[in-house]
Amino acid sequence: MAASTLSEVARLAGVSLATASRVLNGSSRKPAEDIAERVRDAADKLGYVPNAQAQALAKSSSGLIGLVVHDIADPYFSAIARGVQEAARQQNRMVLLASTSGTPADEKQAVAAFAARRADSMVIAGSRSVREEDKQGNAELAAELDRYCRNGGQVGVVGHPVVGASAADGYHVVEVPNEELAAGLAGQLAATHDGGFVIIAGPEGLYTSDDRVRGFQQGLADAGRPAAEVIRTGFNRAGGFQAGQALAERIKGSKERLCIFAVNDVMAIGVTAALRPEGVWIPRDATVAGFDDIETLRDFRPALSTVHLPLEDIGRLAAGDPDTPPITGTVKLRRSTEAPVGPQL
Amino acid sequence: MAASTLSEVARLAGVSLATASRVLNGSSRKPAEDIAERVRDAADKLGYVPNAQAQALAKSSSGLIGLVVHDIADPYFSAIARGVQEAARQQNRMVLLASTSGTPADEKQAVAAFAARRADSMVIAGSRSVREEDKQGNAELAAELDRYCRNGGQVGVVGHPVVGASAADGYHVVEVPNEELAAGLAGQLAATHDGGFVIIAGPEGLYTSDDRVRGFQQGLADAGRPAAEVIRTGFNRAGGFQAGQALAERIKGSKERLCIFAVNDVMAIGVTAALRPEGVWIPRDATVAGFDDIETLRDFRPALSTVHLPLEDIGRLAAGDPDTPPITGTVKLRRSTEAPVGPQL
DNA sequence: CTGTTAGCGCGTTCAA
DNA sequence: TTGAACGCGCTAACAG
Repeated sequence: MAASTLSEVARLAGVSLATASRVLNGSSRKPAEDIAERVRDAADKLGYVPNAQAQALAKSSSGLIGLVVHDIADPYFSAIARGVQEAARQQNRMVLLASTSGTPADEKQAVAAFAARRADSMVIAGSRSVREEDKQGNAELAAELDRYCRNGGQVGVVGHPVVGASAADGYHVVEVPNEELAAGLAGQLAATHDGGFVIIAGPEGLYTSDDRVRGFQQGLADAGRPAAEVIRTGFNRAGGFQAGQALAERIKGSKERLCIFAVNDVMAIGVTAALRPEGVWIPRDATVAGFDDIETLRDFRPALSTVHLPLEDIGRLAAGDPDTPPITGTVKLRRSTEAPVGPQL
Repeated sequence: MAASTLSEVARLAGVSLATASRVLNGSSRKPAEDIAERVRDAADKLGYVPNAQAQALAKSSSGLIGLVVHDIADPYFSAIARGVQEAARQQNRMVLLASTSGTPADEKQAVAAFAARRADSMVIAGSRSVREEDKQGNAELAAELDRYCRNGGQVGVVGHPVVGASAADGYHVVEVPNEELAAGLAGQLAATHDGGFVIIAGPEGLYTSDDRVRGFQQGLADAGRPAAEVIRTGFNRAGGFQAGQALAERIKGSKERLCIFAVNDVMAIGVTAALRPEGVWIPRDATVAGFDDIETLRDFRPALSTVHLPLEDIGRLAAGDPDTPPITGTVKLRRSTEAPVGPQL
C-alpha cells in the first residue's frame, strides 16, 4: 500500500492536479479559499505526503545538502556537523551524511553520490593532504567536484582547498587561520615557559597539521626561541598516546620541563594519558597544549590549554549561511600549561 | 549547464534509452559487450551521473535511511550515528540526518520530511518521554510513524517505543537493558560502598532516566540497602553541574561519604566539575558513577565508573543490520568509585 | 482563477 | 537482444 498521490487528492477534492498542487505546495498564486479548504481536507483524509523526489525532479532542486566527514563520532566533526545542520534547518533543507575513512578516494565516492542525488550544495570537512599516496585520489576528487560545480553545485570546503581543484564558481573555502593562531599560542606559551618545546604533529602532508606546526615554529622564532623538535605520529588520540609514551622516558631522564604542543586536542589528551601512568604529571613535570577546544574535553583535568575554534560557525559558514561571522580563533591558556606553582584550581 | 542525462548518453552512443539504462544501471539482462562499451564510453565522455531522484521515482525506492537525533554533537548520539552510518554503507544507502530540539513535535516534522523523501527506513534515537507537555506531540509523532509504516517504511527506535505507536509492521525497537544494568551497577557499588546513595536523574517521565533510576533502586534493595534519594535535573551536563552545586554543601557539612549515581556520563561529569571547585574530591570525599561509557570521556580523571553501552551496535541494529549481536551492556568500575585508599592510578 | 498538457530523468513492460 | 512507449508524482507553462 503505497502513499497516496497528489492526483488522488485532486480527484477526491474534485479539482484538477494543478489546483491541488497550488494549494498544498508553495505556489505564488493562491486559489480561492473555499476550494483550497476542500483540497486540504482531502489531503488530510488521505494522509497525503508530497513526494519530495518527484518535486525535486520537477523543480530540479532537491533541497539536500551533503556533508562529508571522516568520522561523525569524532567530536571535531560532530561539532561542525551541528553547524551544518543548523544552517540547513534555516534554509529549509536536509542534510545528507557521508562518513568516509578519510581517503580522497572514499571522499570522491561520497561526492559522486551527493551529485547523483542532486544535492544543492555540499560541505567537505576533514584535513586535505598532499601525501604521495593520495595523489591520484585527490585528482579524482578534484575532478568530481569540478564537474559538480560546473553543473551548478555549491561546495564549501573546511580549511584548505581540495588539492588540484580549480577555483570554479560555487566553490568556496572556509579559511581557518591555523597558522596565525598557532603562532599566537606559541607566543603566549613562550612568555611564561623557559624550557624547550616539542611538537606532536600528524603525518607530513596533512595541511591542517603542517600549518599548525609552521605557525607554532614561527611564533617561537618571533619570541626569540629555537625551533621545536617535531614528532610525527597519527592525527588522533592513538597517535598522541604513542608519542606520549616515547616522550615519557626522556622527560623522566632530564631535569628540563618540556612544553608539548599537540596539533589537536585529542592528540593532546592522548599524550597526557600516556604520560600519567609513567608518573609524569602535567603541568608539574611538563606542560601540554592542544588545538580546537573540543567541548566534550573541557572538563578534562588538568584543563587543557588550546586554541578555541568556533566549529559550529565553521560548519554554518561552509553550509553557506550568510550571517555567520568570519572565523577567528582564540588562544585559551589553562591549567595544563601553568607555571610550576600555579593556583591549585 | 545541467548535468547530462541518460538520453544524451544514449544518443551519443547511438542506442536507445532502454539499452543505455541496462548498461549503466544495474539490470539483470546484460546487453552485448561491444554495445555496452560504447555506452560506457559515451557516459564517460559526457560525465554522466545518474539522477538518483529519478531512479528513486521510477523504482519507488530511494536508498535513503533517515536518522533522528536530539543533537548530533552530543557524543552519545554521534556514536549511534556512526553505527547507523556503517550499516547504511553496507546496505549501499545514504543517511539523511535530522537534529531536533528533542521535542516530539520537532521529531514529527523530521519524520514527515523523511517520509516525503521516501526514505526506505529510519532510525529514531533519543529518549522517549511521557511528560504531559509532550502528550500531543507524542500522539502526532506516533500517527506520523504509523502512516509511514503502513506505506511500507521501516522504523527502528532506540530504547523505547514511541509513546502510543501501535506495533505496526516494520516497526521495531532496539531494547537497551537500562534497568537490569543499572541494578547491576548498584549491586557492584553496594559491595564496596558503605555510605548512602544519591541519584541524579533527568526530568520525570523520561523513560531512559526513569528506567535507570528504577533499576538502581532495585539493585540497592536487592543488596539490602535503603532507597537512594533522587534529585531531578536536566538530562545533560548543565543539569549534572547544577545538582553537583546543590550537593556540595551537604557533602562538606557531613562526614558521610556519598555515592552519587548520575543517570548518564555527561551528567556525572557535570556533577564532578561542580564539586571540584568546592574542594570535594572524587573519590576521596564522595564517589561518582555514570552511564553510557562515552568514548571521549574515557580519559577523564578520575576515570568514571559507568555502564558500557555498545552505542555503535545500537545504531547498526536500529538501522536494520542483520548480523549485529543483541545489545548487552557491562558494568565498568573505575577510579571514581574506588575505596578511599585505592591505588593512585 | 482553474484545468490541460508537457515535461523532469529514469525503469520496465511490451513488441519487434 | 534491442527499441518504443508508458508511468513514477509532481511543477510549470500554457490555454480556457
